[in-house]
Amino acid sequence: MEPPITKAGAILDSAERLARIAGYNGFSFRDVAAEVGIKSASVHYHFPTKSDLGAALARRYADRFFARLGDPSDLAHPSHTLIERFIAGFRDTLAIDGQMCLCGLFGAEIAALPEAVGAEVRSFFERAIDWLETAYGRASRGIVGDDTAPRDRALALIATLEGALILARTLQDPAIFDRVAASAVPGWRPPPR
Amino acid sequence: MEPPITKAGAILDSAERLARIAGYNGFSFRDVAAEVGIKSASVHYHFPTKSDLGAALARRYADRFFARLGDPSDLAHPSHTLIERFIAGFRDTLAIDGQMCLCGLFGAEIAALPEAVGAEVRSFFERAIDWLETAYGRASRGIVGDDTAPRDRALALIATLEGALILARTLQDPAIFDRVAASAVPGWRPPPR
DNA sequence: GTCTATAATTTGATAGAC
DNA sequence: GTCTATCAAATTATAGAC
Repeated sequence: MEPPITKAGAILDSAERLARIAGYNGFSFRDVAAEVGIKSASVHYHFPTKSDLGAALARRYADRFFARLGDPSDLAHPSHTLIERFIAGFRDTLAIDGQMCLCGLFGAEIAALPEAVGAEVRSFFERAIDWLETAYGRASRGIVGDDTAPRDRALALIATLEGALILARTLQDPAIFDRVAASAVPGWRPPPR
Repeated sequence: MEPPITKAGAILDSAERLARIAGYNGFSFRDVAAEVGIKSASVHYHFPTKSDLGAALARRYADRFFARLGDPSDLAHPSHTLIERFIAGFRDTLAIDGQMCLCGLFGAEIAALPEAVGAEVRSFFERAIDWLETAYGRASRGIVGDDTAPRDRALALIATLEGALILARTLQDPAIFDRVAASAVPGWRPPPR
């Protein structure tokens, strides 16, 4: 992660790291302030309420996630690499950040989130479904005999990858993510290096 | 859910319901006490610390889950029904309780849990993997061409079902669970009624 | 077993000086 | 923008009466 340019960016970086460990109710303005090196009152200046901060967290997380993925309609991306790009998005969460997907965690606690935060989390998953649906539409060389609709395949892959993060972290073995992904997507192999 | 017989049981019922909404950091002794109709000090009598309560919660959840599933080696269970029994275990969590899997949610926050709680959550997933591995070993009529190891198939199905709960709840559509399950397990159909 | 009372800390949030 | 100061409420937990 590049060093933050703005103070708001630094706050979001810190809050995201903490939220991805302990969830929405597991981090505080004081935790974030201490990490950033300011006081909690100053955090409130940038994000008036915790709901504001939580929503900004989820929105930025989603924007960054899909910016890295790129446009699935873009012909510059060979269609056969689209699915592995998507998987890599989740895999990096574990391999690089060593953390849970923010929206996966927030999604698990969705019923306890302020409405504004929940809306952003929902938006993340809707965008993910649309992205994958488009990707499956292009890479339409499905396995022979698999007549599952692209949208259902999208739902299933997203569910599997979120669950794979939970499993790999709980059992403290990142390789579990790769084994799950390989088992869910025939032909997929973990990237080298 | 049958009405609790003991006070400790009533406490666990209430705490489980709350924890499955908001996670480990999202419920308090006072919340639980208020639901049960006692004072928070009385909850401490039954469960001295929150870590004790959390661990008891996860352990009871796991015991109940696997008691309902039964022994996958038991020949009384036709092998072709084992996988759908397992799926039903997760599906009921949504269809009956309308809630997240307790250990799925706790697993997502694993790095923030007291060690004693994390150990119980880990145990839940290890038991789930063993159960499914045994089931896949018996129902060895895998799809032609699928040479995935039973243990990896187990990991993948558990991940998919946990993720399906997150997706279905976040997008507020229980049918999503069924579509994911059907897409992950060819031939599976949601139970009638 | 449950209560009252309370301790010690943390929480989200605000007022107002600089 | 950040600070000090502060608030009201909530948190986990304990002591001790009943």
